[in-house]
Amino acid sequence: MANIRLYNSKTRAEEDFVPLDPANVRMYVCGPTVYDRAHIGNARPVVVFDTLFRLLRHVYGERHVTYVRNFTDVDDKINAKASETGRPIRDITDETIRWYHEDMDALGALRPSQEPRATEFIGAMIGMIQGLIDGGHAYAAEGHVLFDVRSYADYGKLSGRSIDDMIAGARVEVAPYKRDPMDFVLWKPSTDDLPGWDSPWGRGRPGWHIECSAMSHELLGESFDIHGGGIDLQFPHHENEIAQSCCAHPQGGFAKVWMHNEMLQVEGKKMSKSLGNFFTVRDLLDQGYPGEVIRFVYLGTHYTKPMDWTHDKAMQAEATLRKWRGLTAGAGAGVAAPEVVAALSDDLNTAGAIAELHGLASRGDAAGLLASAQMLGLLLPEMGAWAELSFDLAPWVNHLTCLRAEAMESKSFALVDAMKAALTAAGVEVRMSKAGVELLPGPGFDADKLPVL
RNA sequence: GGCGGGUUGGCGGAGAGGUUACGCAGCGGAUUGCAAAUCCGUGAAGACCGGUUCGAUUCCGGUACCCGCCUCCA
Repeated sequence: MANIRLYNSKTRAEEDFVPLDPANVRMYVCGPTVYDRAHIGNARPVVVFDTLFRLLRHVYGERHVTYVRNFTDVDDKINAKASETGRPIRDITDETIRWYHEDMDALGALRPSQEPRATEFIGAMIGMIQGLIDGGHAYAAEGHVLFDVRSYADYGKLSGRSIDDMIAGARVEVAPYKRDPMDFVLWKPSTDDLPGWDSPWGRGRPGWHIECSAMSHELLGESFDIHGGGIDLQFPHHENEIAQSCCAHPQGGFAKVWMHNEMLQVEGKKMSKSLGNFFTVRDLLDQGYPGEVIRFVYLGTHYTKPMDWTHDKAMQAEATLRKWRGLTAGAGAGVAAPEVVAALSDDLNTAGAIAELHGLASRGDAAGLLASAQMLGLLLPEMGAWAELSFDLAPWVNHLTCLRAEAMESKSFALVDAMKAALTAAGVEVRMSKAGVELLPGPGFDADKLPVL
């Protein structure tokens, strides 16, 4: 069995991955707040942890891995959108979830084993909050329930900060009902126009962090193997999750390994609406970047490093995938190459794994390449439509073949060269050899620009 | 102010204390009517200053610069 090593943010060290139960490896990843299309930064953890999911399934067996990723469908951004548009909240969240599935499917991400919605676990959250109050870790005040950070000695351990340092940074909301400025909301009151649920503290709604603690507990238990998400969630979200879960279930270990992916940039700059470089996954798909190409670009950078999305990378990725698809066409998937599994097992070294794929390709091992690439979620049959020969170029092949035969006789190649130039201008790759003429639609293929015969 | 990350050849991007990363681009050759594709070959690196070591791009310390988080955020 491959020895998987993972960098654990909690211990700040790379560790051998030893599952609590090899028959049921459990992973929880923080999912999206469903109020709008996922942007390309949102997609990075999806691809990263999908790749880990695939590796775990490969190593422990498909039926022995449970992957939970939540939908946050109660949130003030959703409420804001509902009041702006006048649409019911459930319409907005259902539609956004549908979009999310479409977009992430396009990136070749497997659906997690379970995708709980926060609103389906309100009861579990209320129970957990009550338990925290009973245990002396939380208190009710003015319709709110707050977590008492001073009651948890290890608060700040994950993100490497002390409560006092954070207060010195002083950008926390100082509310009169808080015992400590760092105390965070577990439950907050709802006015009549906002979604709310009855609770011991009145009608209200949960704070942001409690849902992940409650849902991971319900679905994975009080101890599980891996918890993932973006590095920006490390504080405060994950810190707060740990505090809640460990105080509510002190006998459990909560998540053993914490994994955080770094952020994404666009053409060297932080993605932001004001810079005009803000893209949703749907934007890129609509611009013609195939999902498989996007995925390949993502996998080219190790997940712990900032990743830069550039058009140039996408072009290279497309060329490579086109080449590999050609190489593996008609081949049956063999066995995933051990070097590829080893690279992935080394803290998910996807860039190293891709280098190994290049090696398999250059050795002409189509079966190994196909199986190995598929372990990375690449070269899957359902993702290959973009690379299919979607247009029948046979008439142009015949025409060019004839022109060429005549030119060989007359030694005058002007017509052949003109035809070739016209085809190239339409994005067709022209290959002529002794064996004959071959025409392949290239990256910029445009059937409308084909020369008229 | 606090915490964390980064700096590798023209570009992207990995591993390893000493031996070729890899891809793209470049260059030379084979091939081609010319090209393309393909194949063969090839040059090119480790921000800066110290330290440890027989030997460091790889370990340690410092400097500079860049970035992220500390507020909703993947």
